[in-house]
Amino acid sequence: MASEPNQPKDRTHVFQPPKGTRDFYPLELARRRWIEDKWRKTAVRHGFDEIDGPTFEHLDLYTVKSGEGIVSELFSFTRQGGDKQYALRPEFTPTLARMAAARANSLPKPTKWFSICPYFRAENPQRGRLREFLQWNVDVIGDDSPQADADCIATCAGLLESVGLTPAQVKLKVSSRTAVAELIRAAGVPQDYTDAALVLLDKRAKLDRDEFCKQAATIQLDIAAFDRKAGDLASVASIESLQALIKNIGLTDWCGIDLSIVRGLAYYTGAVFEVHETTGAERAIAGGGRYDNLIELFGGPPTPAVGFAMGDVVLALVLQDKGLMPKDDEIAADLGLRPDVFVIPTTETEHLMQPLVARLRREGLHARHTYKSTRNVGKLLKEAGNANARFALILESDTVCSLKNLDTNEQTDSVPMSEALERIAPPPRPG
RNA sequence: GCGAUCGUAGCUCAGUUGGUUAGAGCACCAGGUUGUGAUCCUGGGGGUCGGGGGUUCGAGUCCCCUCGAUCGCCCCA
Repeated sequence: MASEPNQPKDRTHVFQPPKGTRDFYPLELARRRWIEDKWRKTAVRHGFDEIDGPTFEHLDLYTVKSGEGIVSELFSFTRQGGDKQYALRPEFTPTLARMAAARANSLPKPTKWFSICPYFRAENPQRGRLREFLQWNVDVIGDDSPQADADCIATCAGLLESVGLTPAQVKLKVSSRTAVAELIRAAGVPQDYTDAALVLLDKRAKLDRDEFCKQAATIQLDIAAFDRKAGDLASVASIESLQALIKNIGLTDWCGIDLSIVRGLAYYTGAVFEVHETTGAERAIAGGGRYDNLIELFGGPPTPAVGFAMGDVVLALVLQDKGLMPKDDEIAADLGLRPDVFVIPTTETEHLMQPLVARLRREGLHARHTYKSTRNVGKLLKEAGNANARFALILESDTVCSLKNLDTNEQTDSVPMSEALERIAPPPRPG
């Protein structure tokens, strides 16, 4: 198709990344990989298998659950000349429910799945919210026991611990929709208004007192009675069993019962939880709960399920707030990206550099060399240090070199090449 | 979708009531010091001043529009 050459080009639009998206240069990508690595290892350690699905789905998949109103929050599109409507996925749960429904008869019980993938939402970016972001989804399918709830909670807490957070810094607030619904009924709300009451309670912290009371009155919610009951947790049966489970798996430091957590979404049916920074400085780090009706809604047999999601944006902000994001060279070491050896030639041996590097790489070492023209050893050692290499190999002849351990400053002068290679290998295998 | 603040080199920023060829530090590249990560010295490459339009003899600077960022509202799977 011919382009229009004469129109003024909106070059800003073309050459800047789209609103709410990120470019990942090597350092940024390393930090992202570090988070993904923590997510993946934590999930695997807790017995979950990794899955993924399409990055875009039929638009209907999202409107079935959330209604047409969701469309304005989606990036949706049709093919040129086609009429099927698609949308970039804004969340994983519909895909998960679809996948689980498709194989419902052959899946083991419970089925424990996790995923790490990008999501897209057409919202205005602000702190902790972008239009493209990563999310870690962890779900237990086909198990309606509180044990499955606890499995999710333990995995979530395990992640918090593995990135260096402490119970003083973050809190995993556990609640139960069924318990809160009981309290709502006990506080005078008619059955028909239960959902409205849950929505109102979800907004409670954001509303001022008068406005909240006013709205509570319209659904006959007796706030004083509700708070009195909520204060007496032991009276609520489903809370009691949750508390027992948390204690049983040793997570009392991390978790607390907090009945103000009800989650905004209508599809949660039982336990719900959120992770918050204790100072309240950032938005929720993670959230989830039990959704026993959803898989049936997507064409599967009635199947209980529970899960949660954690996004990369807020997690990274919290880690930065707390000074817990490791230094870039520590991340590189963690991910196994450190060069094993950096080869430094002299004027006499520069023709030997390329063959040696090729040989080192054939032997499985991560080998780098200088591209500079200077043969000043001091400058090249600095370059080796900047590359974060474990060893610098100063090439003296085709059979002799000096090997300097860049971490300890120990140097072996003029040793046979074979001895140097033995000292370099084997590379450490990270975690 | 709405509002506020902001946008000059890769990064942090300076740039006078509008006035010559837009600067500094760090980073990067190269050279110097007899081959050991420092410090230092010298030189260099880098900028459509986010983009477009307007006012003016003259715009990084003033005006309008637009794109983006940050923070908030709505929403938050």
